[in-house]
Amino acid sequence: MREVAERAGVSIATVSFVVNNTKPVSPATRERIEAAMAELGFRRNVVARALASRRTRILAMAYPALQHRLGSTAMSFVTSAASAASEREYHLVLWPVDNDGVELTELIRQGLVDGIVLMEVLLDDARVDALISTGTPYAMIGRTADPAGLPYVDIDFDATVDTALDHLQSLGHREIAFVSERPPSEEFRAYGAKVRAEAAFRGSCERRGLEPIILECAQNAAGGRKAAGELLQARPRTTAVVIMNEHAAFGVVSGLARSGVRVPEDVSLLSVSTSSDMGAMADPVLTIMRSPGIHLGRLAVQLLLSQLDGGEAPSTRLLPCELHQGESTAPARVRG
Amino acid sequence: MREVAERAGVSIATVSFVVNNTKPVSPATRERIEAAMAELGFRRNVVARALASRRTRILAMAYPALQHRLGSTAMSFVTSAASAASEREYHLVLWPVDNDGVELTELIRQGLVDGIVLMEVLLDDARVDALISTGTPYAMIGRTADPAGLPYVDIDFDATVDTALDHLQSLGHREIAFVSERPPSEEFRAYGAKVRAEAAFRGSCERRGLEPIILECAQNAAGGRKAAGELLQARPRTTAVVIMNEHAAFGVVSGLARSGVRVPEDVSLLSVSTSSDMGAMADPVLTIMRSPGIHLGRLAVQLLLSQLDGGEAPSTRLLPCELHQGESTAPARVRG
DNA sequence: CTGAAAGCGCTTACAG
DNA sequence: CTGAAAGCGCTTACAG
Repeated sequence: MREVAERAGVSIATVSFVVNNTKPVSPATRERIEAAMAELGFRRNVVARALASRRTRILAMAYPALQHRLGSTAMSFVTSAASAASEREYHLVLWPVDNDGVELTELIRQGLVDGIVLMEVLLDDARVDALISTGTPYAMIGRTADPAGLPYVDIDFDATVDTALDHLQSLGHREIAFVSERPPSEEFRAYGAKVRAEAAFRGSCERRGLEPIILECAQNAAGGRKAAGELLQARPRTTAVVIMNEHAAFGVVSGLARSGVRVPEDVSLLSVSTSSDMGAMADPVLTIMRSPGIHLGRLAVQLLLSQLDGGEAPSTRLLPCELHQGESTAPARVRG
Repeated sequence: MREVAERAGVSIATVSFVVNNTKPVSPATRERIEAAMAELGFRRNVVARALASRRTRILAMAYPALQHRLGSTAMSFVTSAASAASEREYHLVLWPVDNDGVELTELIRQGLVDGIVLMEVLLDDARVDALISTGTPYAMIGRTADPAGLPYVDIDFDATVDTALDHLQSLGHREIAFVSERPPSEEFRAYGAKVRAEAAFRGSCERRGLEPIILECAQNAAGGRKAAGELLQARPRTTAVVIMNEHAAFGVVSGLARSGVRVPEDVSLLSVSTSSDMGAMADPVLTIMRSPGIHLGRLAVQLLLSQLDGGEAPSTRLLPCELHQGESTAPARVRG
């Protein structure tokens, strides 16, 4: 920057003004400075800028990588958040942290990031406490038990489950099961998405006069197979399954097949909060409700930056998953 | 840090020495300083340290997110690299960059990162040129056409393919096909992993007196289904398939099934360079050769840090995938 | 073993 | 519209 200033015959302050566009500079001076920058191939050192301005323009997306697998569905949150950040001249990096808030506190106090986007929020989340007590700007994707007043965006599970049941009921299904994730550890029992989706399913069934049944299974094909077996045992008349456990969905299909139950001829399967990519991997291609990750990642960054730079906070907080018809749902058939 | 120094009655220089353990400090002084740090909850500001030391201790893992999907297999490189970095007190962040080297050059010149780990290397890769011409420390996972003298680690495709063919031949298979990825765009035709794996297959077949056939398909289930159809058309006597295209593997199974060909009874399927997670999603569970991502991520970071901090460079550069028997390979059966 | 001081490359009141 | 100067919070020769 000093070199640029010398070459353009101005002070480094003036160079800084044009680089950041922070103060009016006469067109002539600006032109000389820009020419000098181009000739020298100048890039401002972001570390020095960060120290002087006390802003690093780095946002961390805190992801509990050890506890959650980062599949294509989760990645859509990350990539959309990253591109939203980049439009506002921020960097967004994916930062693996533990759930207990210790690593997150470390990260914050190092002064490397200006704000945090939090994923996979628990109903009672130590990381949120850490964020609040340190006064760190943040935005959640997901929410705690009582998120009133907190900055969050999330999937609208009530609307999502309602749409799912509308779809299945319109196909004539009345015996509908819900399969969710078995928490990998005890603390995950209070994983917000799971709890809210199950509650939404119970509520929606009640309003419709349906008898809800909810199963849990591990997040892999073996879990899905096992769940399929349990379901046929517990509710042999089931004609449709809503599953919010994308890694187990394949297993449900093959588990049913092993008992001679075909999808969708005998049982319809609707995979909720997932991606088209995941749905397309299965055979039959799954009917899915696509996670609004692309939008929520962006909204979360907007929400965070509204605190950092004072823009306006987005008014939308909740977004439903969207139905995409595949081959795994079909009209109900009366079964023995 | 000034506060800590005051409280301990020393200069900030001395505090710095104990924080970084860079110079001998008397036990008594050290104790006072550590006490003061604990009381004040001191964390050194990494931005200031970076500016003063001209080292940010941040490593970027450059990933062409737009061109490659970041599945669980690729994530194993990232997480192992991140933990290796963390052991040496570096941060590793995942940085999406284009293949053309422009974004990477930008990133480098901002001075935010000390070094780069490059993934998904092309045979002729503009990013490598950018790295070399700017003198940036880096390590490749994968390699260019002529990587002699360049810092890389990679999968040993020759050994991997040989093991795959050993496995299948020992089961009596002699008509073996190879399915690889169809490049999403023209520039990816020269994607190193694909080219090397195909060449290894051809070479190994030749040495064994087998007639190689190689198909390409898109990286999804539909692609796999299509490839299965094409294969049955082109080589109906095929009894085994080696596939290096994990997202299409499910599709091959179901594509074969649609033509009445069962896996593994009629055709064996071996999915190469993938993860157990992916293999377990299929039914039957796939026999796989597991990507050595966990080791290569770590080796890449060691290789990079040997340039940065002068440790010793790892001598291992190439690692094969490891065979894990699943349910998708079985003895060959003579077919019509 | 410890300290005073320069300096990392910028930003930002403040003055003009 | 432009500049001189302080300062961001550390590290690191250098001197003692």
